Amino acid sequence: MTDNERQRLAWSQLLRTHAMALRAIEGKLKAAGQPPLAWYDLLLELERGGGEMRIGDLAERLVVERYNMTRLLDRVAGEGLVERRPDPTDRRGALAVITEAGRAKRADMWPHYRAAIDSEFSDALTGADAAALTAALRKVKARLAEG
Amino acid sequence: MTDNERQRLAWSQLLRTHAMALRAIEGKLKAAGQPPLAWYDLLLELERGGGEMRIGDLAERLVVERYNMTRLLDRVAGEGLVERRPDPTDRRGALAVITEAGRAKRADMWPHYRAAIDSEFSDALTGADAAALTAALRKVKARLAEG
DNA sequence: TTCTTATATATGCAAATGCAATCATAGCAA
DNA sequence: TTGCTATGATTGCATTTGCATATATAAGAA
Repeated sequence: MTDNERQRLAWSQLLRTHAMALRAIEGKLKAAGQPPLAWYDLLLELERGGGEMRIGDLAERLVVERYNMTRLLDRVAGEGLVERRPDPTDRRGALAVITEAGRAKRADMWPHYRAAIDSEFSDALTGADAAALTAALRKVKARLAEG
Repeated sequence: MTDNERQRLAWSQLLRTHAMALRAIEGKLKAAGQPPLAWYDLLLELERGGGEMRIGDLAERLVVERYNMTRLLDRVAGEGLVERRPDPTDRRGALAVITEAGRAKRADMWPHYRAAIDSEFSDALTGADAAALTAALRKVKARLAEG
């Protein structure tokens, strides 16, 4: 097999494995009565960003289109988990701010999400596998981020 | 870092890298006036399956929900790239059959898709990276396929 | 300042997806 | 055979996403 073939095979595996794992994990979250993955990612990113972040920055971090981030925030704010606040440094902008309820919700979700990741994904891999996976994916991500 | 942390980090990288790469590659296909990736995958899978395949089998292979495969086939058949045929061995079932136009379309798409994969994904990886990626993803897929 | 262009967010409408049926046929047990 | 349950495919309806545009503000040029 040539390197080109190896690389394209990796891409194909990435597509399929992503789809299968996501289906399994979202399914477990839903079965446990939890919100979708995107909500967790959003809340976690906000916590990591000190509780608030600009909408466009959030979208970029989470690799979601801006207009979809607008609407994801609409939904999550509808449950009181985040609030919008005008950005004092740029009147065009808006900050998404996590609420106390949002922090609590993320904490609630974590055990379910962790269990799902572990059983559907982590348990299939050794630590070395995981490290190799991360290293390779980082290279791709780095290239795409410049691109 | 513990193994658990390594594994969860790999999951997180998988999610983000998948989203970025898919966005870039779909964008290039669209810019080249080509249909979405899902059409390519569908046509390729049909060619590999000898030109025809049961709808449910196709859905399973491509990791798409059945009802979404029904509708993907509606769209692709609307362009004359596949046809539906009753399954002679099971009157509930239907076969998706690739047409000559479908084979031609897949061949047309390939150079664009290949260029996109190569520049957005493959070029970031050595052959060894790609092999390691594939090996790790296969393990995950194998677990998900039983589970 | 005024004009032009760029950026940040939001929105109307179309297309795609998810969910919960529905319909037809298979397969198997009584 | 009849009846019951399972399977394959589809469809109506709600939700989500993508695309094109709109609105407000910023930033820089004339």
